Amino acid sequence: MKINNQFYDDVYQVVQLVPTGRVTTYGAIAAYLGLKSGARMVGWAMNAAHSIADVPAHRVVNRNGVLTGRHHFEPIDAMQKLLEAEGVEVNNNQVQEFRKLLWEPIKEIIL
DNA sequence: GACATGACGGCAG
DNA sequence: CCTGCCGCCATGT
Repeated sequence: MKINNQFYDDVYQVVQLVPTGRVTTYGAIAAYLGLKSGARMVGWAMNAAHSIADVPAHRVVNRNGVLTGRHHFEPIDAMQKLLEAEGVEVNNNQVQEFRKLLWEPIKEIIL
């Protein structure tokens, strides 16, 4: 039985490729993997990643630049704190200059 | 095997 | 501009 763990592996890979001080979105990763509307799966993968690898999930936010996944961190403030520690300005769970800090693998990584 | 849920995204109202 | 609903794929019950 072959399970497409490749999907998860790719997600982790992409997230780990995100440069420090930059952020990416679930949709961007999903699009990069071919799942245009599979952003949910990316989030699911992140949930698994939380216990699997050293995936910097704190660099992954939703398309609005909001730290929607902070509730899965421990403590909840960890996500924002980690981002700020990397130079990402966060205010009220919203990444400042998100558009400028956004790192889209589909655009940055050229096959 | 079916139903419900989920760290999202897009579109309609 | 803000709110709400549907769609996508996978996992858990």
